[in-house]
Formats: sequence, structure tokens, C-alpha cells
Amino acid sequence: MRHGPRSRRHHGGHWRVFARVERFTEPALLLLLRERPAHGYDLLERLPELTGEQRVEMGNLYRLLRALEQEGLVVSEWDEGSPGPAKRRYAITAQGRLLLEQWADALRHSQDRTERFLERYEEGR
Amino acid sequence: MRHGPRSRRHHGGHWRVFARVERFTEPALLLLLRERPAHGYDLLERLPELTGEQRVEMGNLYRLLRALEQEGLVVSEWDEGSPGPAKRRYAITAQGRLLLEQWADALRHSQDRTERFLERYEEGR
DNA sequence: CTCTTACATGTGTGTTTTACACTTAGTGCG
DNA sequence: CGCACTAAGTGTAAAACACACATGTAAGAG
Repeated sequence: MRHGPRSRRHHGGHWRVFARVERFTEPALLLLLRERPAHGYDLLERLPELTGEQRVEMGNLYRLLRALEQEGLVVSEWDEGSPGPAKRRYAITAQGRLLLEQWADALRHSQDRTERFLERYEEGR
Repeated sequence: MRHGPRSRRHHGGHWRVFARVERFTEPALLLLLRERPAHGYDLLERLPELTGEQRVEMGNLYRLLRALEQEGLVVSEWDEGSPGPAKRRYAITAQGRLLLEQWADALRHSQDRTERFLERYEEGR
């Protein structure tokens, strides 16, 4: 096995567990973009505030942004006029806001499930 | 595309999102086995209480149980003497309890992250 | 007795999601 | 210039998961 699993990393003789919500980068991006439009690299730096990870894989981030655009959840355009390398500026759409709302709902349910799990865990200690 | 994504299902014209914790079946199994030893099919029926899903894929469940055994997190033996088809009875080990503890910890962190996400989401409505 | 259903454990294989490695290009600085 | 930082990507493999199918035991219906 070249790589260990992501959610359970070997580290100094024991397993390190990181309980992560599937596809969490997606709602995180949508939330950041709801606050204000931004370009990919900017999002890359602000994502860890939400995901709790050191950094998000940038390759996947750019692919995800393009996928979101194809689904009509965000729109983008090349940001002319600003200095430095060409940037693509992303903004959330109405559909994106709707999906974010559904994510928030799903995350609340997830919170409830996990809360029940933890209570049941504490009971049997 | 034969199958849609699991965490975002198309349903009646909109996407249905199910925010799921990665590999959550693993701590769920460990918790059930900490409460009492059980065989696979039994776990299969009791898992939805914890996961919130209708059912867990049984193929993957049996593979997961064997993987957990290879890692020393559970032990099993054929349950002789009980009627019906042969059952393999699984029990949690000390290492399994340790990993479950780490999962509980990780899940609490996940709760905090999600809580922060939801608060930030509510702020900007 | 035969058929069907439920119990019980699995294998095979494809899809989706994520990780890791690498490329290209603009700009400022010592 | 060489180097670091910004910015946007591609290629590819592994991990996680879904779906379909196989095999055998036992209990009950007709």
C-alpha cells in the first residue's frame, strides 16, 4: 500500500483519525463565495478556516470549481486589469445559494446523527 | 454516467444532499461491537440506527469486518452450536476500543467545525 | 416433497472522491 | 539572473463506496 487512508493516518505508532464530511469542500466553497466573489487561489487560502485541514489539494479545487460552474452553481470570468498572473474570478449563482441551503440542512442532520452517536458512546463507557 | 453521486442525489428536479462522515461505518461497527459481540448480518440490521441510512452495503460490510480483524481491532470465530447458517461472531478488542475513542474525539472536532460552518452560514443570510 | 422466503456470508467490478506529483506562466526581490 | 510567491491548471493512482451477483442453511407454505 503506497498511501494510507486519508481519514485514518498512521503516526508515531498509532492511528490518527480525522472525521471528515464527504465532499465538504463543496459547501465550504459556496459559503466563501456567498460572502464575496473570489478567485481560486484566494479560496485555497481561506478554505482551511472552514475545513480544518492544513490545505486543500489545489488540483482538485480547480477541477471542483469548473465542475460547479458546469452545473450552474457558480459563474466565472477572467479578471482583466488586475496585476500578476491571470486570475479567474468566481461568484455564486442563485442555484448555488439553493444548494448551499440544502447543504446546511444536511449538515444539521449530520450534527444530530453524530450527536446521537456520541451520546451512545458516552453511555457505554 | 451510470450512477449519480451518492452525496448529492437528483430528486424531483433538485439535488438532494446527504452530508456523511467519511468511513463512518467503521466507528459505528466498533460502537455496536463494544455494546455486545455480534455477527455481520446482525450488525447490518443495527447499523442504520447509527448511520441514518436505509441500509449499508453488505458486501462492503463483510469486507470491512475482515479488514478490521486484520488490523487487530476486532476478533471473530465461527459460531458453532447455534442453528441456521454458519455465523461468524465478532468481538471488539482493546485496540478496537482505543480506535473507537479516537473516532469519538475526531467526531467531536467534526461537530465543532460543522457548528462553526453553520453559524457562519446563518450570519450571512 | 418442492417452492419460496429469510438468514448469513461472501466475490467481482465499476464509479466517485480524494491524494500526490507535476507543469506552465507572471511578478517582485536580492 | 535565480528564487520565491502568486495563479491556474493536468495526469494519474489510490481509497471509499455502490451495485450486482453467488453460495449455502433453514423454516414455513402449499
